[in-house]
Amino acid sequence: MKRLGRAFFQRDAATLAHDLIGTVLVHRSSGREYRARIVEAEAYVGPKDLACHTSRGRTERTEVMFGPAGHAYVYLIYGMYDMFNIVAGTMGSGQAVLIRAAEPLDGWTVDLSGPGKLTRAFQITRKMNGLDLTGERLFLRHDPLCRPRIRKAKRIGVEYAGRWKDRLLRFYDAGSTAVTHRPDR
DNA sequence: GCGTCGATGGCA
DNA sequence: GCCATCGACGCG
Repeated sequence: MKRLGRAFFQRDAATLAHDLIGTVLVHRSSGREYRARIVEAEAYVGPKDLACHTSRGRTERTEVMFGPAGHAYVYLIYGMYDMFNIVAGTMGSGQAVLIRAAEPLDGWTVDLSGPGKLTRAFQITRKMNGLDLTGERLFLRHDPLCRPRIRKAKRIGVEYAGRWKDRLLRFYDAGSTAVTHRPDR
């Protein structure tokens, strides 16, 4: 399986979020390889998007979001959960994709149904903020055999974002039971 | 099977 | 004071 390279990430966040569904996230840690298929992701499309952290300007926290695509943006929420994002778009555009849910592979039995659960199981923490995802530690692979049935929905937990709260910027695989807050069913 | 609520800390 | 969350609890 081929790795996702820089060019894959250098596209607008909505396109990237869509195309990340069905790809495989890989974490190499202490000689082992932990893998899971991404089934849900949200796009945060830049400073104009009131749900996007970069809409409050360039700060120490959001600095990596304004940097090159394909790097990790990891931040703490509610004092206890790390959120894993992938920086998208062109340099300085301030976009990212939040990885919300995945299905474990290789008989790895964990619950990855939610952004906080996913980072906990993958041991993704703020220490990895800014990490290059085209490197050797944490990266993604194409799976040409995977044909997800991709649907769109509203993003979760962004009720404060004015007219941006209802935008269909969440993408998920309709065939997965790991997807959170499903609007259908 | 619901809805409600507390934990817990960084950020603006 | 809020927050891109989760899990425990109380219902009946």
